[in-house]
Amino acid sequence: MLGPVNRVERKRGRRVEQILAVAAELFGERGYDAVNLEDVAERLDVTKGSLYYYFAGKEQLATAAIETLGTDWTARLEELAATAEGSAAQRLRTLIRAHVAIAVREYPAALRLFLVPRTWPDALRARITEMRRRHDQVFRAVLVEGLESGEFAVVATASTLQAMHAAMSQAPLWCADLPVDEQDRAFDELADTLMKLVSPVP
Amino acid sequence: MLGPVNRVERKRGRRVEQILAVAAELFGERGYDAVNLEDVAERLDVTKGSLYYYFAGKEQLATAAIETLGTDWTARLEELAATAEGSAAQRLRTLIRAHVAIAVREYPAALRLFLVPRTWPDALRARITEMRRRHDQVFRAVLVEGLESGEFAVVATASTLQAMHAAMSQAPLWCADLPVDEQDRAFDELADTLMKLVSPVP
Amino acid sequence: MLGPVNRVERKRGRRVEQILAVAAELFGERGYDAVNLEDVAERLDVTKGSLYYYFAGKEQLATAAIETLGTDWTARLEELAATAEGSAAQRLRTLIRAHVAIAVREYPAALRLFLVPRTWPDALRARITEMRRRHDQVFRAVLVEGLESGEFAVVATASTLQAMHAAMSQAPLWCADLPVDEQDRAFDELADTLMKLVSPVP
Amino acid sequence: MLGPVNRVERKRGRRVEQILAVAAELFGERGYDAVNLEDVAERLDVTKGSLYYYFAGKEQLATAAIETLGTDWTARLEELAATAEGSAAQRLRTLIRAHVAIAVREYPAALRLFLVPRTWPDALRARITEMRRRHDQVFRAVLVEGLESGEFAVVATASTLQAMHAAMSQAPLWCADLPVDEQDRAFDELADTLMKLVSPVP
DNA sequence: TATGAATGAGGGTTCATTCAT
DNA sequence: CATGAATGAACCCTCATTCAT
Repeated sequence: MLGPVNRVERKRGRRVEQILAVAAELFGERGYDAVNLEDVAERLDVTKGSLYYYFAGKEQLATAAIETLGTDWTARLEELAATAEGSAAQRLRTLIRAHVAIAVREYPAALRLFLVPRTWPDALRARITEMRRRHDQVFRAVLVEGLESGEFAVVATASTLQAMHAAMSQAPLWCADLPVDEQDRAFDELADTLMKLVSPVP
Repeated sequence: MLGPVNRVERKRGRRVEQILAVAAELFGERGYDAVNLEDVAERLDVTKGSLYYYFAGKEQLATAAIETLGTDWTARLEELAATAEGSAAQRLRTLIRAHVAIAVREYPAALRLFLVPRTWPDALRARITEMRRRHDQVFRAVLVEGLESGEFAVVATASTLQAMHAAMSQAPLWCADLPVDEQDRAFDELADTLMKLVSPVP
Repeated sequence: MLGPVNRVERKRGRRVEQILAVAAELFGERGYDAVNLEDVAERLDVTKGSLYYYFAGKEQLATAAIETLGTDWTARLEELAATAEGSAAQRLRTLIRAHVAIAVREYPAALRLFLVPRTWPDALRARITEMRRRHDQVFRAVLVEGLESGEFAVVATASTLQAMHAAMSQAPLWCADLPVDEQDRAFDELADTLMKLVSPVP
Repeated sequence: MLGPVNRVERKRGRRVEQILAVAAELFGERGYDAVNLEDVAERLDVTKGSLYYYFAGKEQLATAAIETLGTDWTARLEELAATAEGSAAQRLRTLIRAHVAIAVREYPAALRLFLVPRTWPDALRARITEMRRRHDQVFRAVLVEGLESGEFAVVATASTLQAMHAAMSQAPLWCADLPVDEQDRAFDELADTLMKLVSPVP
């Protein structure tokens, strides 16, 4: 997988990235139906028609945008999981905080994504599900580790992960309008709260 | 507040209910934008225009549908909270199970409602928020009671309720396609898992 | 032309008159297109469908309404022309005043009628034109009489009548919102002004 | 206020003008309600939707069309008033003839405009009233001048101007279908007739 | 590459009309 | 006689998509 070979392709690549960034933001914010290409184009100071030079249609644009968003997000979580140190509990907490922070600050968008609503076109649903699965995987690994070492205790792995994810995904709803420092406190609080889900009971 | 007084009004009332049932289902399933009146009408074996005999427009139809759904749901939770017996823990667990069961079995719709997305028209957002607030109130009351009696321990009331609600709301995503008996098991599991959020730590 | 023969027919006749009165008012006020049968029905405390018991459709209702209005108006002008006394000038002035007063106070409606717009359905246009023709006839008779007696002098009969009619028809635009006594003064003024059109020049 | 700066803008400007011309004609002819965008589009050999590329909606299209029509018309009358020579009577007559000619030949449309009916949307009514006011102003100026110089005598300025305007506005009704040379004669006749309104009486 | 222009399908809404009761 | 209910055509408007330049 070689990168762009010449100046022209590099330029095109940069343009595509700009478009995807804008698209990711809008699709995340409003959901697939509520976004119109006119808006996407306007934010890029381009005309609607120009988008078709880079993407075959609205669906493809949305797919690519979410792919980008998802890949970045996943990569950061995986990186974090790989590099974080300390006990399983410490690492799980780190992951939760990071995930929430990304969700609230960078992709408030994501709210709609993790709901996998029937509103998204089929092609997109698959990608969204896949992204969700990979995120889940990161958390699951740490959870299992903590369970095996006896550090954690859960009722059931599945429902625990689901509850965690649900709470993290919806965080933008509660925190979006808070000032930054209060957001930080809210993240901590939520992380501590969710850690109870895995705490060994007396 | 008197009910319908004669046969004609009762009949109209029934029709309105039929329409609202269909509308609630569709709006809940797909969200406001993705629903078109054609579909609503078709499910009722009627033409689009006929809906305007009962409702002033799409927004009013959606508002009424959600209002109905919300009122019923809220009433049942409040009734349950008022009549349930046992310790705070037992009652909280009962509420959780009931809420999830309603969400999954009767209003899978509701998924989108509790997200309060910017996609809903303003008038609707207000109603949805209000409904959400009332649900929250039911759970909060039991939670506070358990805390005061020392039965529960939480990191923070707010984040605990948020996490609970998030998990319950998203339950339809995981359980919708399960056979009934497995659903029941899933509900139990989720309830047990969420109870950990309030469990006193050693 | 016999009247209604029994109680039933008389009752029907009265109902028809009520409907026509309301319809004439509305059609006159708003024009054919802007009137909807719902409004007509509502003012009569009836449902839309009921109108169809008395009239075959919107067009027929409008036609009858205008017919009624026109017949009444014409009759009064003709009556006035027949009974008024004095010189041709005095009688012309009386007609003008009466016509304007009726237009402003009873059929502000008529504004749109005398414009014979292409907006009215064909069948209606014919009636409107006919009504206009009969009104014109009343004025023309007096005008010709005054001309023959040497009392009047005009550039041309046709344009004089046209200008008169135009001014009289539009009077509701200027006078509609005036208090009654000022309206009377305005009528006098307009009549005097229009009389100049036939005044013998020095 | 600079004009279009480049070829593209000029082209767009021309297209807009074409559309406005067609729109002005139709709106004038039929009134706001009776015009549908389908018709406007069809006359331009375009589809309905295309109009929205140039105008935000029906109302805006109508507004622009009337604005254009009114501005042009007003400008010509004002120009004529400024440049015409001779006595007040000669100039008034010139204005009358010109106004009628424009009304009949170029904007038979205008019939409905000068009626300012309640049918027009509010935004449009304001523009129409304003246009009417400016036209009136042109005539009033010459009238007042003639009155001050003793050349004219009127019963009242207001009703005289109203009658004049009414007659001129309705001229298209009588003349529209005449051959050109007869139209010219009709204009002369009407002008002469209306001049009697200001003639000094013996 | 990018744009301006145009398209056509679809959605919300209105309303005259019909009809069983 | 009158009503409630339903219909279907027509209208305004939006928007993804196409395409010549």
